[in-house]
Amino acid sequence: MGTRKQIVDAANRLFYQQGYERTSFASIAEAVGISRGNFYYHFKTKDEILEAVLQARLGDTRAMLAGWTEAAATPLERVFRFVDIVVTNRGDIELYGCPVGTLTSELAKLGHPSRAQAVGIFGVFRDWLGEQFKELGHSANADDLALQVLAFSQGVATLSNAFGDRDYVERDVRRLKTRLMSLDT
Amino acid sequence: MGTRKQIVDAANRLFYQQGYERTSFASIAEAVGISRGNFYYHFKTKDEILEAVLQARLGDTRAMLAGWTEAAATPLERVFRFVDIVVTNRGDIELYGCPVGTLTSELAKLGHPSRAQAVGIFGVFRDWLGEQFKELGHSANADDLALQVLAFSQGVATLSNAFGDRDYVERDVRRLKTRLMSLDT
DNA sequence: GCGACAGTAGGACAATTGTCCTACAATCTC
DNA sequence: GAGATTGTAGGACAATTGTCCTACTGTCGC
Repeated sequence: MGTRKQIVDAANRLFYQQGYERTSFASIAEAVGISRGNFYYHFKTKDEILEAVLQARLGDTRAMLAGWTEAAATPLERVFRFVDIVVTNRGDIELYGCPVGTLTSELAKLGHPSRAQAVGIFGVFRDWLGEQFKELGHSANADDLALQVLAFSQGVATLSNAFGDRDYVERDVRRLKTRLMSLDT
Repeated sequence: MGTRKQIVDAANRLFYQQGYERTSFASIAEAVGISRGNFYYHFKTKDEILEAVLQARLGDTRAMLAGWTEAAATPLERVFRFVDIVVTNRGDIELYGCPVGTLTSELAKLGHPSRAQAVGIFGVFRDWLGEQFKELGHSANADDLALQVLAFSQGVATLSNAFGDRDYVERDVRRLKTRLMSLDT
């Protein structure tokens, strides 16, 4: 595997687990197993790595959603896949929170120029969810419903990270699904 | 005002606006207008400041909730006060997110020993909300309802920070209030 | 074989980090 | 007023930060 991709992958993981500010050039280089000097050959600044990571995440997100669009037959099932993230990834979420939400708020605090790109990942989810609700026949408030589902997953992820209460998470997921099913009539 | 309190206040604000990791001794000292050396007289380590800040936040939170308990006549009104936070503090939330949620997740990523104390602030809100739902006659699922309301505010705060969409925030607040009112019958 | 070039290693660089020490100023006690 | 205590200033300290440079190794086309 190309060194550049290895760097992006390691940075992606470390940014998620430790935060952007905390993660240093040295720790990324160590994780990949290359020298700090070589690092500079691939990325001039830390911001450049962040941009590459955000680009990768954007691509991964799009690919994941495209996969769901294909794999799940109905729009409701697709939304359910999204809602289930907090259960599927509960292990990581309990430890590090939601990758999108935590990075977005960290970049907001840092006043980082790439903040908009991080918000863009939220935007991809938002648009995709909106599409599903449109297909469900809720064109008028599709975006509003998308935001509600997005907010749900962010709220549950934050509490999951804080309390680690798996019963609550599953309870709330089931509750939202029930609400969404009553929408599909 | 005592220097120590000034330090805690400045650190509290800076931890919120810039994050814990980003905020340095130097920037706190500069904000207060004292020398870095004097700083050491009041707090030996950065962790000590964090602990003092968390203690202060815990006290502030308890005082605020006690005030609401007195000021608002019904438990439903009290819960509404909480829900309204995302509207009342929208300016700060759009810029820096929720003070509790963002600090908790940052400390989680850092693996910081004070993480539990930060989660404790969430716990104070959780318990207080649970009390209100008990008074509302929902003893059986009071804590579950408390978690739902907590998750709501975290979700809306995260999206408010990401998108800055005030219409959505107000819409969702009104929506939750309607749901809560139907609970009070 | 040779020159060009992508990739890597190691380390220099100034700046900043958290931590800690010593010396001075102010205030209080007796 | 003398002495002790509390508070403050300024700077030293090693470690780490992001950034950048130079020298070496391998591989390629010719």
